Amino acid sequence: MDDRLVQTFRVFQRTVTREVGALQENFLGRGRPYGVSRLLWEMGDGPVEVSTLRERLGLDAGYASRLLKALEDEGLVVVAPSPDDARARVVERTAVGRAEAAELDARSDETAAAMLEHLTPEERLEVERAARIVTAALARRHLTIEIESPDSADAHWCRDQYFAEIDAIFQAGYNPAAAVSATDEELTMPRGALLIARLHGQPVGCGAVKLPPGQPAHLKRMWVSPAARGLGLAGLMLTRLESIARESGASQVGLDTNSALAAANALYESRGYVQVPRFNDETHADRWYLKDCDGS
Amino acid sequence: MDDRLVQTFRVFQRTVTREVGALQENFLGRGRPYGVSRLLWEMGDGPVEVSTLRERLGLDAGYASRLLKALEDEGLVVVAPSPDDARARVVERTAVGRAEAAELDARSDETAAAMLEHLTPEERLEVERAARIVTAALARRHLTIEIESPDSADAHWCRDQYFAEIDAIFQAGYNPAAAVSATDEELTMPRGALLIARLHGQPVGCGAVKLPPGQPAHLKRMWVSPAARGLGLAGLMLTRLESIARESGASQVGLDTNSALAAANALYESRGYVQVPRFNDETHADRWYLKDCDGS
DNA sequence: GCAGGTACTTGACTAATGTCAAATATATGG
DNA sequence: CCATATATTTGACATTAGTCAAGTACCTGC
Repeated sequence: MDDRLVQTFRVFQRTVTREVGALQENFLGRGRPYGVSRLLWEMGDGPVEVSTLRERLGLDAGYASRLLKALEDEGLVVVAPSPDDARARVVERTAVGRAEAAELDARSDETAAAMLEHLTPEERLEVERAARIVTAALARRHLTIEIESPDSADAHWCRDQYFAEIDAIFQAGYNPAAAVSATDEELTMPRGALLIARLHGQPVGCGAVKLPPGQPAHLKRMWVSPAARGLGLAGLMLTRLESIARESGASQVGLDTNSALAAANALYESRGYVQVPRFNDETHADRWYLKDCDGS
Repeated sequence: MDDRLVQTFRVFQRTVTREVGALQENFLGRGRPYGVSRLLWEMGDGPVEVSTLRERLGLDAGYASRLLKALEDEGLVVVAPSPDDARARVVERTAVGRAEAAELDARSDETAAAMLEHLTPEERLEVERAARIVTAALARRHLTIEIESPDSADAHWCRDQYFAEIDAIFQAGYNPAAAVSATDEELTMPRGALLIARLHGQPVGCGAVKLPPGQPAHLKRMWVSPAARGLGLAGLMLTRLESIARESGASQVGLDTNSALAAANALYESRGYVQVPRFNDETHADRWYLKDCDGS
């Protein structure tokens, strides 16, 4: 590999470990040992199996058990037997734990902002763009996107997350039964395909395409978990879905969406999708896009 | 500060600490405790006063003493009384220590390369550029550039480093006595100025300008320590020197340089300096540049 | 040469981090 | 129901990281 790139990365690594590392130790040190804070911070809201968490953070079983006990003793999390498997346990932040995690987040943001406050607004924009590129490049190695059966457990999980999220976003809620269909058969080759994206092996996103013969391919269920946003994942899935559509012989790709989903719509437009009049009766949509497979 | 920027930095921080942190622990973990490896790695070649090192890494005196003893017992460094001050001690890597440090560097580069090897060459270029921008932005906070008396200790140190470096680069060596003059008086206002750049308080670069009335300002002694390369420091000093020249009433800025100093010359050209015929009798130069103060 | 300060080492600790194996309770496949 | 595997907890450790104060040798300014 290029010498200059390696040199750049040496300097990058030294600088970044010093800065970001110091920042991290700074905001995670709040009267608690670092390991305990980190666990609370990285746990996320919502229940997680202890084994999952342990694996994600690379902790020894005994050590993790004690760290969790420390958090439990402080009233920051509750640990309960898993409903699926009585051997396993699930952790979840309590209200106090969520508040404490929010405080950690706020401190993190504050110190991160301090790192950048001496920059001019133009420089900040440039740095933001650059940080995105670096982040995406570093994460890419742990990111996989694969065609998967729509009835796999992870596919179900992503679909449920997706439905829950748009149900919360749309004022009128989201009713899958009222939506344009996307059955398991319709999302299985040759009638369509479903992609599942994983980061460090954990499902973090999905995207699907229906391939009705002689008609434009139709994108469905584009979703990226909050845990994986900012990594350019949606763009990667979109590229992949478009190439599936092209290979299946489709000459156009279309989709319906809602103006409330601003980030997604911005992506579509940046990729050459053009807004067209309503072309289906999807009740949750108020925008329709179309793109020619050979590039708009 | 902008929400989106903060969000981008959250993701950046999480990803980068995970990746770079894991990398660091990976390559520094070689049968030795992390702290010991880190000390060996961060020490650099060449003798350092223990107190300097301790301050740079933020170590307690007792702790540092023990870490150094561990390295000494392994035969990786030698600790000797300082020639200047018999209370103080200076450390230096032994040949074995240098070899071990080189091994650590190699492993670091190797793992850094692995982080990027799945990228296309174009993506790598983009990431390299982005990494530079981020690095420079993060380091900027700890970077100061100030006008300083040319007879300060740090000014002498920088000058000596600079002379030693170009003496090593030029085939014929560098002889300050044979060079176009830049005496302490010529580099003191109003006849001229000397900038000293510091990173975390340590001097890491210098740059000077002579301001002969009615003639083009003349840049001298542009030097950046290897420890601070890649942070855009030379560019910052150049901007500062040009504005000093402009304020002093100069309408042009000129400089002499040598084609062996490729990186410096690339900077000058990117900043609008144009190559002109020889305009002084500097024996070490083979290139001359000139730029109008209102922008070439 | 002496007082007060500095650079470092050493001893004595403490807390945090991490590892291993035994023990407990539950799951899974026959 | 049994044998075997899995998820977690607990006890018993070992190592690392870090702090503090006392002690030693030396420097600096008066």
